[in-house]
Amino acid sequence: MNLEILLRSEIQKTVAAVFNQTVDNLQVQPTNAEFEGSHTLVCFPLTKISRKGPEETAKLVGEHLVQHSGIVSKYNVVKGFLNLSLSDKVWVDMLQYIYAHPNYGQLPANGEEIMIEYSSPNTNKPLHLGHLRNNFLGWSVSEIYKANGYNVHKVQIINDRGIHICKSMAAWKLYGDGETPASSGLKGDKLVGKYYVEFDKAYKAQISALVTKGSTQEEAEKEAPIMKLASEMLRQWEQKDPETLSLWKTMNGWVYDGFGVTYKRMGVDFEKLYYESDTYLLGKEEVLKGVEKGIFFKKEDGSVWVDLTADGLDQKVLLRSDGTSVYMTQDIGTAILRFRDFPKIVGQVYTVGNEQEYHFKVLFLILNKLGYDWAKRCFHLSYGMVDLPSGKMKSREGTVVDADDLMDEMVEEAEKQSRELGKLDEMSPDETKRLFNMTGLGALKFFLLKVDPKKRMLFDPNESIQLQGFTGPFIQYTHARIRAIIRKAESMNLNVTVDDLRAVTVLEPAEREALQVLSAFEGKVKEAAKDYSPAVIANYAYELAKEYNQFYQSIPIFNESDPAKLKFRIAFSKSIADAIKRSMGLLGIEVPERM
RNA sequence: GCACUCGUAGCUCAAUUGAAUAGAGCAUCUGACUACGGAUCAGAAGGUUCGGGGUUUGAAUCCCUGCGAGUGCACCA
Repeated sequence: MNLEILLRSEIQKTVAAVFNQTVDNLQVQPTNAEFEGSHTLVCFPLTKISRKGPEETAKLVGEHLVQHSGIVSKYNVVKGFLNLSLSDKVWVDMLQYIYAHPNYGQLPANGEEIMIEYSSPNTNKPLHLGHLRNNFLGWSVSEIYKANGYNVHKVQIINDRGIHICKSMAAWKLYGDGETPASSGLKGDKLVGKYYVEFDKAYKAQISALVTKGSTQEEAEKEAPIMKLASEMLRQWEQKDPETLSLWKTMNGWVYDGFGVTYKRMGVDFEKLYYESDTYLLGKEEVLKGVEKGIFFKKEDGSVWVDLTADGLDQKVLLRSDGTSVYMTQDIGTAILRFRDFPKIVGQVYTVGNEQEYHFKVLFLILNKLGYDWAKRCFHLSYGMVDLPSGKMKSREGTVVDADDLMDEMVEEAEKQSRELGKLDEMSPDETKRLFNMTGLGALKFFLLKVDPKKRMLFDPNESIQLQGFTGPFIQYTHARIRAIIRKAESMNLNVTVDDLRAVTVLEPAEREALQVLSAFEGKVKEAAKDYSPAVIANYAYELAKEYNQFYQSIPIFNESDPAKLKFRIAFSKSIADAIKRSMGLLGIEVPERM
């Protein structure tokens, strides 16, 4: 049940009846607070077919709607804007429907499948703040698509191949002294990351030593022994040298274990993992086929290129002169493999930072040239960098904020705040621990998701955890308060059935307003999917919480003497709590019963 | 240098994709607790939407231009 769709169809009928013409694009929007009504039809575009002034046009439509639609009770016209009030019966029906469907906001299955890739980190460094935005975004967009009725496949590509992992391996071999996660007590990804840093330190030291001995900078970069070792290991890896492969497997295994712990904490998961070491060969095959078909071309040195100058881009290398593959080659292979594995998917979403926009533009063009028509349905969900208040965070400059550390800090801060306010008396230690995790992570997720993904953003940890304002904890708190009210109603044996709601015929303005917000959920779920933007949902969850607070302040629920109205308000409270819970769920945020 | 993205209140973000007087939160100021969770609510103040042109009934939004910030332009991933 969707009020807007219902209203649109009524307006469509009216326009057809009054002006003898049909219009596809009706502009229906929420009415501004200063005017009476809930929905507004913008009538300027209609003047073309009505051949009358905007006000006259609006008046004709409004009058006809009140007379014939059965759902519009009143209208007023301001300039070209037709403000419509729906009858209270419509709102009561709406609440009945929502109250009967605790899963309100979930659209019926549409039989379509979609694949969403996210996370996809390098295996040589631990996860950082940027990965948090990526993971929360990808996971949330997946949930939003599920809510739209899609069957969603969550995947990631693991960058397990290449010189970067060999650097960690080389450093570990030289200085590791057999250290393992078990022996050091370090998380696997942290341990491997440590040796990646070790490599860099040793490499730089060796370069400057060679330079003081008289080498040029360039020579030194090539001749540094540790770099030679890493390159040698890469060669051995490609030749499937057993010892190198075994070390590679071991160290990658450590990283995966470490990442696994972090993913679990973040609350994200994957249906299937793709590994570059498995897909780059397929990519290579496809590129060679493309050469035969004349889609790509070979230079004299043997390297393979694609010419995109006709598309306004430049030429791009696909295979090196020694025949080995590059990043693009692997991504071609991965994309094709995924459509083979999941032939029914209607498209693929890549959650990757905006610094790779050019790469994906090229990738989709190439796939298109290779004749894959699904290339049109691949989408790069591009997101901006996350800055911190204390200067900017850039992974290349080493001032990264570690994901595990940040999550720890958020939970600690949540605990500190909660204890200061001291309402935890009745909770067991287990419950409080769960609560702190909920609010700490909720604060983090909400703050990272409330901003339009495309935009670069500033993460303020202190602001994010506040219980006031546009934050996760504020919404969680509001939910807990509503649940307290419902518990009280239950203790008074006030159980409300759907039929009880029919008894109410006249609503308070505050109730109408709040029902209007509540009824917008389905529309928001659709909008969020269309824009690939959890921010739409975050804004909506906040709106629900705020609306309830206002309602609560203006209408004391238990002071009501009319039992029908009392029941109505309790049902309404419960429906709002459910909607908050569900919308926050789409962001991967749990809401507590009490806090 | 070329390409792409962005620039909105002191700060962090919105604006249903071209509509009404550009909205929220934080911070600041003023009010409301004998109550069901006041961790709330009501109100005030805060804007030349970076500058300048243009398109039209109408522009933060579209086009041109200047300034500022960021990112990308490897036989790296």
